[in-house]
Amino acid sequence: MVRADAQLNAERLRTAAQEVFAERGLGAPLEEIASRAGVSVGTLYNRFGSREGLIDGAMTVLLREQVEAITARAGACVDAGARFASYLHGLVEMQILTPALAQSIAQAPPGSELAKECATAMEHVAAALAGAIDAGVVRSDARIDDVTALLVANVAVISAVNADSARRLTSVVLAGLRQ
Amino acid sequence: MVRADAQLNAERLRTAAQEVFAERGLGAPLEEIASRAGVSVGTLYNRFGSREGLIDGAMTVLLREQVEAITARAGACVDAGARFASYLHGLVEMQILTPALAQSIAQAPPGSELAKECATAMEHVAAALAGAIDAGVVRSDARIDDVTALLVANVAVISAVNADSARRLTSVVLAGLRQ
DNA sequence: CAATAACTTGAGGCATGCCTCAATTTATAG
DNA sequence: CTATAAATTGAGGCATGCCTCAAGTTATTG
Repeated sequence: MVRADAQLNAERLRTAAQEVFAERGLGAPLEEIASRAGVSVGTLYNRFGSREGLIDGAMTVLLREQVEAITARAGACVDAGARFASYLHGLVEMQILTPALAQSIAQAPPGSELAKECATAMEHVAAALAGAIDAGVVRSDARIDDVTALLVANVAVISAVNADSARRLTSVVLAGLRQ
Repeated sequence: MVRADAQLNAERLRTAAQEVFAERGLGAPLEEIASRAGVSVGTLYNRFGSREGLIDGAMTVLLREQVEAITARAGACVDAGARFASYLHGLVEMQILTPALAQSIAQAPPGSELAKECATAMEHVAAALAGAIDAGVVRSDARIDDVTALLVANVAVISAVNADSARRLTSVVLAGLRQ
């Protein structure tokens, strides 16, 4: 059985991890996360097993929330081209808002919860892309991998240049994908 | 005065650094670089002062060579649009061929030799971009920063996805920049 | 209110890698 | 050939951070 206090600690650790990873990157000392959660390192390891496990546990929830919002906004677009554009812009804004999430996605180990959640999200985007191609507003040779590449690219641009450059890059890519 | 053997050691260290950084990334243990150069860590520090200094010393030469070749090829293009395109494609291929160089550029500290060399190279590219805009084959609101963003982006795409994705991204961006 | 399974704790062992500096060696000029 | 300035050496001190586990604490169930 799982004790109630253990679950509470896990929750606190997830929250602390989101904060600390945002402030100091995914390599932040786990001691800091533990202490911010009001708990010892030992407990962190008891709950999540490893840094990888903690990243997975903390980021998957975050991703799900963000993707729901993005999907809702995109779904409101009637036009297929606008829907695809809405996805791209929504995803960049998510990356800008939560760079640690973006980074953890870019290096999510295959098979992790995060990778699965990500794959699910990309299915929606792929559908929007297919719709845009059918509507004739996007080049027929565009692939979902191009979107993946853009997202990976943005992670670097946001951290090494700035948010606006990532927005610009996204717009340019979108222009390049239109036919 | 500077002793001849010291210069030789510096040269050997530069070469070893290029190899090891290529194989194991810019964070590779300096002990390995020293031993591959047939020298002790102490000597490495005597010659380059720090990891930063070594990266700067080893990569600046490499960059200069590559950029010369790229510039020569681009200069052979008569058409302004083709010249700009040639620069972009040439730079991506350089990034693919020497990812460690690409990465060191992306994180070159301001004021370093590498940053200066890089700025010089970007002047050529900026001129090509201006030419392409004048010729009316590239959007007039395109900026040299867009190229910088693309190069930073490619570093991530090459290491986290693959070389072909970076090539595709570059082509898409080029299409997006054309008007 | 036991009895016990679940959980927490944090000091400490381990690994990695940076960088230094006193002792030693070597190139070079005169 | 000698004097000496220039270089090299590498063991070792330092810092960081991971992860473990034996001892102690606490929730839960009957």
